[in-house]
Amino acid sequence: MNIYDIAEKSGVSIATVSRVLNGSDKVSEKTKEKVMKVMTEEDYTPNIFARGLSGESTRAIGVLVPDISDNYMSRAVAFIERRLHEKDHNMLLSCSGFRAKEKEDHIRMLLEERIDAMILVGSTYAGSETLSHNTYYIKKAAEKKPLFLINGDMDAENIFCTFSNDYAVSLDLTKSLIENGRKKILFLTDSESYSANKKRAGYEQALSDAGIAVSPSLMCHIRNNIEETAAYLEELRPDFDACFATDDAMAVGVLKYAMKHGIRVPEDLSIIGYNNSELALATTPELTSVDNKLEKICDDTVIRLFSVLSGNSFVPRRTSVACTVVKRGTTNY
Amino acid sequence: MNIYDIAEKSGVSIATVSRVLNGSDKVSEKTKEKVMKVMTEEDYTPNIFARGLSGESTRAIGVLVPDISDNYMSRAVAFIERRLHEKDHNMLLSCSGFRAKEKEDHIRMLLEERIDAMILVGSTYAGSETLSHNTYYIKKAAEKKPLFLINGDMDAENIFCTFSNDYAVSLDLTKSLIENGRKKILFLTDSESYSANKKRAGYEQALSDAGIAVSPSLMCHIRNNIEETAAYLEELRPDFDACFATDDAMAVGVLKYAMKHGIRVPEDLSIIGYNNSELALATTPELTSVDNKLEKICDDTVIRLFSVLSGNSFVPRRTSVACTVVKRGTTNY
DNA sequence: TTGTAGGCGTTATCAG
DNA sequence: CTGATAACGCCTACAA
Repeated sequence: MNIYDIAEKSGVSIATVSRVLNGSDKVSEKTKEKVMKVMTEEDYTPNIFARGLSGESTRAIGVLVPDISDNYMSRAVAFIERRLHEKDHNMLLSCSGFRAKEKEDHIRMLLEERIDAMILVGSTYAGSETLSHNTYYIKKAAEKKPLFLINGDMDAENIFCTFSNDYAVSLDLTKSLIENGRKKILFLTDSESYSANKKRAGYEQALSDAGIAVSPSLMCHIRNNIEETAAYLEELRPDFDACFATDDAMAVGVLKYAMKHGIRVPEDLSIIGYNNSELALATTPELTSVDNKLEKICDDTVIRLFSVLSGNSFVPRRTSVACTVVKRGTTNY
Repeated sequence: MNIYDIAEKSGVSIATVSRVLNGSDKVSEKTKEKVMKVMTEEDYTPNIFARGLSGESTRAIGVLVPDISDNYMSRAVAFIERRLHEKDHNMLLSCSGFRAKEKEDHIRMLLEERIDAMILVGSTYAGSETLSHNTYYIKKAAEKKPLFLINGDMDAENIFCTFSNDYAVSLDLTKSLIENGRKKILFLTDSESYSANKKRAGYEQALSDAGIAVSPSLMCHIRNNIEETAAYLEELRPDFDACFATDDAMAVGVLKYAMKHGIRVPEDLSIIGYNNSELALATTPELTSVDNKLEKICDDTVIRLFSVLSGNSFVPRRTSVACTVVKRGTTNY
């Protein structure tokens, strides 16, 4: 069932059918009705490939995520999908994992699909300024289609970034812990990404501002996993009175370790997580966690995306969104 | 940059370029090399629309999910995406929500994209035998493309289903609770879906097998949310000694309620969740939960999908996968 | 207001 | 092994 069939059955030409299809106002009401009726009867849907071949827009946006089963990523994708669907766009989703080679591979595959633009979710794609060879392929991709980074920051043509102010909030909350009398603050992170680095910088700055030495033994790089974190502490047995984790699962691991050893939370140990996920509400006491305003970041990104696609050349390339700390039972400052 | 440009720069015809592109073996090694070199130099990627227009396959699979931010769904999508990518296929992801009209709308949009097949994740799409008008649009869609239901069951042409044996495992675990001396078993569910109904049926059967009356006041329909569940119990104050929840978040809500009121778990209250999500490991004690073998279900689905696409007409339409109970700290049977 | 015809970039089918 | 050419289904000047 194609445009020719519809044209024949309606007794008009394909041009007229095409006009009806695209809501042209240069069709008489009567003809339009007639054609629409046939289209409905025949359950006709235009061929997207033929359309894409002649027209420009594909009405599809590529979205790349390292791991969609991660709570943070899947929430981001949910927000993005909702906005795209509102604008009648489809989403091509790809999951790249965290390895550079795979990431590059997935980006290439997505670009082959002739998407209108691409959204990269997660700071793993941002690289860092010191490792520019890791971001070369991102800049290369941006030559073909506009790129939108969620929680990443790169200064390059055709790359648009939205990120949360992880540095400021990390600085603040570490300061609060210190003012609360905490001196041995464990810092747990699961990556070396752009946002992890900002969080670490805030943590270190707060310590040095307070004249506390930054102890390497209190800065751990582990996987963001409840059980692994608990097991890690079990082996390390660190001497600490507070913990700042860059993701909630690690913070929950710390809490479980504390409960097992009868360490009182928050009296003897303060714990702060990040991302304000459902995990933060699952524990008793509930977890204090940083809300990084994911929904706002995603909304902003999609708004700017359509702004760019509609030809606006004055779209800001970098936007920062303010995080907040949601205080719950694992802190008492 | 199109196939003509590449042909010209390589000094061959477009037919030859196309052959190289599609790995035909009827091209001399020398020609192939020459063409490949030009393609690399020019960073050429074939136009997917032109390809879709002439050829048959679109190399894209539509995946529909009610809510990608749900842990169960996002894990399913992660498993599916991995397998699809292995086979060099793309994934069009759409999130429909739970309302019939929206579901129908999203299915139509996906089909317009000329996908090769469609995967529907979650029993919300399965309807039930008694509400066949709710599944009419699904059967309609199956006339256009093969449909694959994950955790759904419908007997119709071109619809392939994979589901877990929720009835059997629910029957078993309720039986175990009864044998453990539990008599007032609270049943919590968040939907009227096909799989929820199977779970309820298993629960009721176990009770009646043991000569225990099924009490309507112990069967609650609430949202799958930690806080709402806890608040609900706070108001209801049910008299119960065990709980079987059809999703982990509700079970966690019950656990929090118990801890707040000093009810000992598992001594005075057994709790069993469903889906074996990360939440089950976040609590202390950890949650006993049903592992519904999601990865296996997804793998099976994708395998059968490619089998159908490759023209195999002897693909079984219905497959069942066995669940297991992962015993942890909230039960002691 | 409507119709005709050419083009979009592939793949596939024939001839050579 | 390689090349010419006809689909594929739609959009859009340009004509009528």
